[in-house]
Amino acid sequence: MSSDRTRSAILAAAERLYADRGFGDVTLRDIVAEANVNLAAVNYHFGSKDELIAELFVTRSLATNRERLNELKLAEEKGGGRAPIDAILHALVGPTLRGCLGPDREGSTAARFMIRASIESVPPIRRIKNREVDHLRKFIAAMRRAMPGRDDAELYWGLHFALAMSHHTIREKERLTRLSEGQCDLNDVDAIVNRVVAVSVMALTGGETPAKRAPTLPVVPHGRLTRQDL
Amino acid sequence: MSSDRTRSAILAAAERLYADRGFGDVTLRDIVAEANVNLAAVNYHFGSKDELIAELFVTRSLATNRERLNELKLAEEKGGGRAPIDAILHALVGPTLRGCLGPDREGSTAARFMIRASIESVPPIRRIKNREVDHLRKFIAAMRRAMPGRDDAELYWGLHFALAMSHHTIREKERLTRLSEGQCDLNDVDAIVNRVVAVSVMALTGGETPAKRAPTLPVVPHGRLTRQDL
DNA sequence: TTGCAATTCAAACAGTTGTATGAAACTATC
DNA sequence: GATAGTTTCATACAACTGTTTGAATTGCAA
Repeated sequence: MSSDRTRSAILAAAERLYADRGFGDVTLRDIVAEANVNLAAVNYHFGSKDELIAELFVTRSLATNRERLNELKLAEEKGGGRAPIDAILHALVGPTLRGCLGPDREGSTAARFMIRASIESVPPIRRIKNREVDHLRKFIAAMRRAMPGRDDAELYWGLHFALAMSHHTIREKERLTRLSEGQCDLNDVDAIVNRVVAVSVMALTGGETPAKRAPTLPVVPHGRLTRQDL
Repeated sequence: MSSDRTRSAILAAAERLYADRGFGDVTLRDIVAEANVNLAAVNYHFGSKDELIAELFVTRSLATNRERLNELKLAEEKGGGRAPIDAILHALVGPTLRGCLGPDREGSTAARFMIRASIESVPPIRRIKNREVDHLRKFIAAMRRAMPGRDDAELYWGLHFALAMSHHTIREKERLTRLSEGQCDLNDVDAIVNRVVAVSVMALTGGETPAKRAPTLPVVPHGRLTRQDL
């Protein structure tokens, strides 16, 4: 039972190192040194390096997805089962952007880790991302309710572009800052979320006006994963 | 002088293998086996594995950038030094999308390689991508001419979103196909280009109407690089 | 042909990696 | 306090990596 100390020490150290130096540069020996733990502990507790990375990523992904669905549910309840399109998109891109952007705060290690996971795509993470389809379908369903007339393909493109803008902003935030010489404020997360939502809504409607929103959820520490495949 | 045979055999084999199996899975031994060449030849001709990857990527990037600037120049000449915003964005995203999407054709190895480079970000490629800023500034300048009143930050965001949509479409084309169950046609490249341009223009103007276009340039084989740093 | 440089080759090097092993140290239960 | 199960530990393993070496071969000019 005291093994949880070792387990979480490994998880924390691994997340910190991966966040700072990327997956390619960090070895198991780096991790166990940072965690003050024996080398064999990783394989004992996680089975393999890839499973460790997967667990790290699944935990954070689950948290984001939970946030998303929560925000979506709230919006649908407020609209009597039918959320407006901008609220749906807000629920989709808000949690990710809020999680990965913004000034350093408590959960910044998790945030930086997720940015890494987005930039350096490694096999175990790619495998998990491929299972995200079911999750996204829930948003397509909500969008279908919000825009009953629309062709399904249009909805898919709209969701795709919304994710494109939010992920690309996360991936390339340094480059955009440098390119714009600081004129694009990457710290005002709410403004970015609204901007992405606004453009996505335009992509879906062909040109109208959006609205605003902005809740938050606490950062989740790493617990033990049981039967959660994302 | 006959060494060019070895050199280009290595380049071709490496591009093919990287395109098919990704950077993480392909070793120098795989490459020289595929190229029917001695192991030491890679270091002899390129210096190191990273320099080989860099040369591969620089060649393809240069081709794309040339296409982009060419299309931009054409559009500006046609408009008497001032190209319309949709033509500028078309010149920006068209070559990349055309190069990486669409049905298999002659240059599909190069295309698949560039998709890999976009998905699996490795150090030598990342280093080169960071130098792309100067190239993009030329498009910002053109956009400034096309929309004199606009705030600079708005132009940067518009360009950023245009790249976001085109790159994300390339990166996630399989996922979008699967998510939409084939309802999003990823083979009609021109339609995709127009769609990305249209949304980008809306992002920049706040909602209006775009236009159409669609030239093409030949695929460039791998020659010897001299003083081209992208 | 001779001489010289460029290229190819087989072999080995040096380092790192994730993983496995088996003994030791712990912990909790009876 | 003996026992059984879990966890830790030092160490070794085996495989693979990119790179280097120095000798052989080739191509070309004089």
